[in-house]
Amino acid sequence: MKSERRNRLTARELRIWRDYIETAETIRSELSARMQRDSGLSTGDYQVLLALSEADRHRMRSSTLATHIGWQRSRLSHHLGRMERRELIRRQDCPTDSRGAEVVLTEQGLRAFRRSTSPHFLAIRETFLDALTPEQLAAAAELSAALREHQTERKDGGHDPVP
Amino acid sequence: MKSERRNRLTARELRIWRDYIETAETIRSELSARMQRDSGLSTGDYQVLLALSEADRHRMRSSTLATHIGWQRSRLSHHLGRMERRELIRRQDCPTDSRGAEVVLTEQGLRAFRRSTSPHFLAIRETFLDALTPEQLAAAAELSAALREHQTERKDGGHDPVP
DNA sequence: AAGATTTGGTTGACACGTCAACTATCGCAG
DNA sequence: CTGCGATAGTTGACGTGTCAACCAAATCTT
Repeated sequence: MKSERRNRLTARELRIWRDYIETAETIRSELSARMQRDSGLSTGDYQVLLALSEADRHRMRSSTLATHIGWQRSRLSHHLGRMERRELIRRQDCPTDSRGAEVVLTEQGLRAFRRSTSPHFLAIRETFLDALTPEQLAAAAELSAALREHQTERKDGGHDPVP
Repeated sequence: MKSERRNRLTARELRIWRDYIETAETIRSELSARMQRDSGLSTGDYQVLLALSEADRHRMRSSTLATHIGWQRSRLSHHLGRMERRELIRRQDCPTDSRGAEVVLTEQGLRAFRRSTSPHFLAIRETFLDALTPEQLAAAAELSAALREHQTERKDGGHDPVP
């Protein structure tokens, strides 16, 4: 492991990095504001509702749901609390495991989800897809792929080869 | 303005969109965790400290600072409150405008900032730059540029041509 | 079966963001 | 000078995220 002293960045590298991260952030917040305005849902709400709407009988075990959308259990629990207050979902005891909770989509939740999809897609189109040529779109795909691969490499090939 | 009914997305478009936004988000949170671990600073702290460290006499009017880093005044105010508790900055009355506040970098804040830069750059290198070939880096630059340009177009060419 | 460990889920504390309301000063039009 | 709108900054409420602590039921171990 070298000491890696020369970790300076060129001005160009720094600018590309900042543009990348700030642009993504801006788009994220723009989309979230539009979702809120158009349908009263946050992107978090949307992820949860999407998963439930596709689930068998519109219900899912809490931890399954968490894994499915890649959230930590505690985050999901907090979020479900807020969604439950708005009656978008309901929590009920799980019949097969008395520790567990089943998250169930309510009628109201389903309606809200359905109302939101079209504006949601439109927003993605307008804030992201419309901005890019087909070549740039392909480049975006490649870029994300490269970044994600690098992430998993760093996780896997990382330290601590597991006891 | 057409009714834009066919706002469906292809599976590929949707995948590219999600990969883009999720990848950026993952990198963002990875970087933020590393910053926290390495130097006890958040990226927000870093932005504030960076601006102050470059400012004349290490001080800046609050609203100037807000504009400089592109935050809303209220966000800055909350954040400064937290940073002041940790004694990274100080707030003092502005001599020329008694409404105003000057934000001053403390010794401790400056030290924290200096300690953080190297790990910060290293993290950017490792999580972002190292993942990309020179061509991909250029593509990233182009991509962000296209997205930002589209954003400003939508803002400017937007509704409400100002009374 | 008793005891230890893992798993499922909630909770509380806190950082961070946005929005809207509020106070106080500034600066200008009359 | 008065009065009024713009500006500076703070505050409170609330949504969102993370972390660590916690309880209880399930599962493994001997």
